[in-house]
Amino acid sequence: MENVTIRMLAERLQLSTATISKALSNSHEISEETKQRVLALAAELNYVPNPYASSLRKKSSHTIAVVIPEVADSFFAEAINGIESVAQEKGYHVLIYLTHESFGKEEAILKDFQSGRVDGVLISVTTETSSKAHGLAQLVKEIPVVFFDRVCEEVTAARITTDDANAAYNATAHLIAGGCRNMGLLSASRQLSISNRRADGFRQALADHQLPLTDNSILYCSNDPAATQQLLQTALQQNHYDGLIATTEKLATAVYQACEELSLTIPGDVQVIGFSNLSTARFLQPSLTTVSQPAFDMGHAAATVLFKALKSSSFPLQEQQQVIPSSLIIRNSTKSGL
Amino acid sequence: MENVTIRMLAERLQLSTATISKALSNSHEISEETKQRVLALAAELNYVPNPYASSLRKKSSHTIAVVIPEVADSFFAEAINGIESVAQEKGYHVLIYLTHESFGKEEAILKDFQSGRVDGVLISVTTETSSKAHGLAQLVKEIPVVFFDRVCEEVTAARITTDDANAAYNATAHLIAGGCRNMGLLSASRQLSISNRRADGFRQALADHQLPLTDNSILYCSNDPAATQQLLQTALQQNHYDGLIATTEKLATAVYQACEELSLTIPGDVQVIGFSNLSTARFLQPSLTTVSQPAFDMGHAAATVLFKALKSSSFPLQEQQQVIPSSLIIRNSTKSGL
DNA sequence: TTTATTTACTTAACCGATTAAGTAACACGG
DNA sequence: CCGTGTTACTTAATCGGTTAAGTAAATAAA
Repeated sequence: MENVTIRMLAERLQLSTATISKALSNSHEISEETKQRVLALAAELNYVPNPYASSLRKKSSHTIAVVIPEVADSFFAEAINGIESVAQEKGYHVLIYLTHESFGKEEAILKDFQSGRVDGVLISVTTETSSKAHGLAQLVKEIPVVFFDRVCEEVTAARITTDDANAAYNATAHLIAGGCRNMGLLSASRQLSISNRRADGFRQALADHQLPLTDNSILYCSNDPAATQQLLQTALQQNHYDGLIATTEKLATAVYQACEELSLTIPGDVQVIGFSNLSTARFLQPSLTTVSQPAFDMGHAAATVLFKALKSSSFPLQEQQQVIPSSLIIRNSTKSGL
Repeated sequence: MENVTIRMLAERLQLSTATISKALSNSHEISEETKQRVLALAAELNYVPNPYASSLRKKSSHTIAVVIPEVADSFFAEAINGIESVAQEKGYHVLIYLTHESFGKEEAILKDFQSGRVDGVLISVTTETSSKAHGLAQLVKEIPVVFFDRVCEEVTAARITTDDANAAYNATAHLIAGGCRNMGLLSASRQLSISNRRADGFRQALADHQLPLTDNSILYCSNDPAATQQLLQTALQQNHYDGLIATTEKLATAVYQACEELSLTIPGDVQVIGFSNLSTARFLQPSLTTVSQPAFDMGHAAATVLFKALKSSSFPLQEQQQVIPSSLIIRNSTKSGL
């Protein structure tokens, strides 16, 4: 059975392809009766329009791209959920690309978007993405782009973020209230804006409480789990931290593992706070105090803003800057101030 | 700046579009010198071919679809990871669709694929998908389809699964060895093949150990977390299970929650095994004994098989039936047989 | 009654790349 | 010197919708 095309419908009904096309798009130029006949035959033959023919002509694909570092992270998984919910509602298709934190891959992916493959892009940049992000800067000029969570500060574009500095400040203050005096912040990147904002909040909290910032206060971890584990264990042994803030989900579990290996108790020896959306955080041993980011909402908001721009080209997309607050959920990996 | 097309390259070089096209695809019909000139200009003007023009003409999109119930589940997240790794290597694009366990949504999504939007489909069906899956049966006749994990048994197609019956049997046997005599299996669906296979393994293990199968042995949970929680708590109070097997990740955490609410200790009052790929399983309170599925490998295998079919139409895709074993990882939510 | 307008179509160009078929120029074997 | 190949292109059709422009007939306005 051949694929059913608009031409086949036209021949069967003795009409032109133009009439069929217009009937299917419910054009006012077509009589009600003809529309019914077209619709009936289309249903009967199970006609499904070829999206590529349409995209080619209309220069719009009804497709968006989501570019993220990884998917096996509850933040990104939930964000995709939020994005997809909006896309499905609007009848858009979602292409997904994983960069695995590689700037090179990210650039290659973005370059492809210059082809018109997608109408818009939602992106959370890699830990390696920096000011030399030429592909990004270029892309933003060509199609609507929305950054979510991990933005590239050098590029002017819509941004959906959370209050990273604040969240880190509050987390740090909570540790201090719980008695910590020698804290470490585990960071995933020196370049990433959210990492830097979180570090800012951390530093500010230390300063506000007259605590010193040392070379050991901020630990930059790599994307390699084994190396990170090594780094963590060494650092824990040398510096005797009494509190740690893990700024990514993977780092949070890495801390649990390191403490287990070194037989350090949480929160007895080290108090721990993780930036994480793990639904299992409350069931961890001990239950993990988290900075919980509004992942679904951020994805939803990012997609919503993007679709506004796709609908109306006059929508001032680049000015959209939403900050959705994170919340500190206190559990048993930290001591409440007494 | 306009989009650069093949025609623009042709005009600048005083060649026909055909020559450009062939030069770019490294055709033997084109002289080495011309190829170099074309490539150089293409690079200079940052030419990126329009994928839709190409797809329309070639009737292939270099795009595959992944249809799954949800993404915020470590099994599916890891499976996507496996799929994407293969797709990226092959230069394919990945469209993602979430069904949220709705059969209606699934059918609508699959119908769209009749348009030629994608060259192949990787799917894990919903808990509602049953024998009346007409869209699926239809689709399999038209384009390459690979089921992974959740297959539709009524439809003949390639399948990448894990040894569900075996895994459930072993899990059950482990509980029995740990002293359980009144076990419950939490199932996500009456129709889903993997659920039924797991139930089969559970029943077989009971039979082999002369333990009775009652109406309470298998609990069918819905997709609604609140309802599931209610069901679980009621069942736990009424039936005094000494062992539970949660056949999905969400159900595993639901059990932890229910036990917490009812002040039941794990594994003292109830021993628990979860089908899950949670990286945090080992850090849960208590650490969770899991049936760990090879999620990444299954995704990788499914994509690999699909691409073989896409490369060679003579590849006997429908005969591909891989079973990748799951493993039982024993932790502290169960008692080792003593 | 004549002109203007509306209705319901059709014709044909178009989106941008691919490819079957055609051609001119040149080489080569007999 | 002729026929056959080979090389390196070009021409034009094609994929399947979309849409600007055109048209014939019916209806309304003048």
